[in-house]
Amino acid sequence: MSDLFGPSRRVVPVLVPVAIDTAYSYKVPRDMEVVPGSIVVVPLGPRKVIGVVWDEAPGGETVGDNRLREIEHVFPAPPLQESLRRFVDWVGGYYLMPRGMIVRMVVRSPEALEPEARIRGVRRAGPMPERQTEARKRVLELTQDGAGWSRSGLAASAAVSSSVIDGLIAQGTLEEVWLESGRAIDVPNPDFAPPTLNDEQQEAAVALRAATGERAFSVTLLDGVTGSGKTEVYFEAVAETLRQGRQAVILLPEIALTGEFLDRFAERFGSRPAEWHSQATPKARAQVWRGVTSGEVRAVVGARSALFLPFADLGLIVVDEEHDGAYKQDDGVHYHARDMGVVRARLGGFPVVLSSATPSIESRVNADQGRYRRLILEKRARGAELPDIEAIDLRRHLPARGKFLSPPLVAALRETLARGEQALLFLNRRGYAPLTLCRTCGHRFQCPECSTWLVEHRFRGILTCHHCGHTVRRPDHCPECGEVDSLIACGPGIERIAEEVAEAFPDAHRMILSSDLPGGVARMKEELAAVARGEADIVIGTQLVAKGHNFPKLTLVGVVDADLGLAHGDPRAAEKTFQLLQQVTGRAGRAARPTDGGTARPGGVAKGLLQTYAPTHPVIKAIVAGDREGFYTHEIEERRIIGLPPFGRLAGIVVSADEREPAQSLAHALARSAPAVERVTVLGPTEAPLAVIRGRHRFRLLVKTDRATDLQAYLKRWFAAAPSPRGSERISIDIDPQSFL
DNA sequence: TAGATGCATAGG
DNA sequence: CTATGCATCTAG
Repeated sequence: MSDLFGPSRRVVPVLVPVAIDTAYSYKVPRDMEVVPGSIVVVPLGPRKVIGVVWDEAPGGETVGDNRLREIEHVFPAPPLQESLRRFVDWVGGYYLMPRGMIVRMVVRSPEALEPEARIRGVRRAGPMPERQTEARKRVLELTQDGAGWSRSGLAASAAVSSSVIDGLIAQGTLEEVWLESGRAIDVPNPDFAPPTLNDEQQEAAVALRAATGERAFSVTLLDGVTGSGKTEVYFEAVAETLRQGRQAVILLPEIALTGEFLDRFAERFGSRPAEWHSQATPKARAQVWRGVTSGEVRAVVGARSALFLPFADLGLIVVDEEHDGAYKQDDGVHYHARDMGVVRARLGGFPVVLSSATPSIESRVNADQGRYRRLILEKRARGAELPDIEAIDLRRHLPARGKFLSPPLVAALRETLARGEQALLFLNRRGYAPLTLCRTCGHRFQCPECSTWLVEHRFRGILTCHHCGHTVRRPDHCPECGEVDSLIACGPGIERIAEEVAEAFPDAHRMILSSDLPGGVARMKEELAAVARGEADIVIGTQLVAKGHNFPKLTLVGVVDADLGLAHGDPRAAEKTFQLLQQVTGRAGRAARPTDGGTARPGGVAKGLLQTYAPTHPVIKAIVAGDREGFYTHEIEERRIIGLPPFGRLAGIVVSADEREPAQSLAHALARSAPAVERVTVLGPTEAPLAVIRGRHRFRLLVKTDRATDLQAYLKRWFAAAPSPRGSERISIDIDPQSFL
């Protein structure tokens, strides 16, 4: 019992995948070998769970020897590495989450833990059969070279029934063998198709290759305008990592829609990367998981959860579109994948690349303060010009009564259509109208659960709450005063814009793109591809059109309401709006060159038009002037002065939806006394349905500080001194990476 | 977190 | 008396 982890150790700590922070003690059976990181099956209460042997002596109170139970099984998978175990500890501590929940994210693919099931197959073994038939001949021909075949594969290829194969086995002509299933794993080739880079890209690529060559922790912010060719540049870091024989992971905010990205990877490296996201089948996941642990899978492209894969030899993390809010996980374990990517790289001692055309303020500040290296790409790589952007002052160019497109925007649409080019109208609001009211009695349709208006979806004939999903049929009379035909729609959603476009341009081919498109992801992919092929004249879309898709024929982007999102109390409202407007206007002319099938006007540039009531707002001004630096300088200074993230201090409180007493007073108490509360969100009824309906209250607290440890200590004390209302203690902290660099 | 337990209420 | 719904407890 002397050596802590030697084979003689008979009791080991095991982290179990439930909401428990301390490792539990388990006895190791006499004939079993475990080391820290071993993935095991242990009994836990009435059930059996997958756990991981941990390092430290079990924390908390120890338990009597008589209560110790035995490890039941050790999986043959490689043990989790030290750096991954420290990562689990770190994430748990940082987000105040039990480590069991973090380890759960690592061992979430139980199929992958046993060696891959092998397939029963056959191979040519012995003499020719006594009787030849046509069917047997075909089988013999195919198996001539002695290679193994699966039974079903051979039967199908030879167009025979499986009884023919059975017959040949009985004869001794074929023998049964076990085949390794699964396709061979593609190995990406770093030198498959080296890109041609412009000077700027070349310089950045050299810097990234150097950073990768150091084989040490570093963070590089790759900050390049839309279309500047950031992907090709960071692919060079990936190539360098592959040359080192190490693994690379590229995180993308929304993997489901990014088939295009996989193609680009394949063009550069000669094979598609492994994919990791929630939509993958269990079998595919198992295959990737195994390949990642064995080291055979060399490159993974994945959603945020890919960060928790047990890589055998991870050498690089790339976080593409690092500013994207989708990197935040907001249920279960709360974490920010960009920040945790930086942490994992630091613990593993390798570089991380954060890439964006509109970096988060946090990352920009980290770069400015010298914690991150910053590489800048200012030119569009393919010669296409950045779009020319103008604001349309809605106070001077009023849309017609009941309409939402101003005369200058309509005129620009007309010109674009006349040239046979494509236009995009962007409005970040789904449905037909955000508010419906009765013109007789003033009744407004409100969600009974949340405090929000119900959004009309006219195509579907419903009113629905975008917050909780509560839905009612659209009535033809007012539920309050009973008046018929008295309901009026207020404000625009994309359906209403589409209707307006249909009236103004009846012959144009319109297409609506929004995330609630019936038909799901598959349909969406198809529609996006159709737009890319130029099959629509006018695209009317929400948020999702802003993200990374190439629309070669697009030369006009009209933003219907550029002020949307600037008004509400989110401390990041200006930043988010800037990013969104920059990304969406950047779609125009992105690939407007003949070789891409682009149709940029000879001598002309693509155009972006922003309808706004606030043309002098700093965000709008920066977008119009193409003054990225101006925006960052202004926003960083603003935040520094009033103490918004990433500069810590109190940044505001939002109590949303459910304003019941206990949670609300708790929120206010925290707001008064916590040193760095960004906002407190009291979850609405659907987010915590039972809790609220039954009078239990849950809340989530999002705090921001540059001193994580102080805050955690504070919160722990706070909760100890003032116990929260029953059932309400889910806490998530959202702090900047600067606190741990 | 999830399963087991225990209590309260509804229905026959 | 059983069935059901929900809150509470606990795991090595």
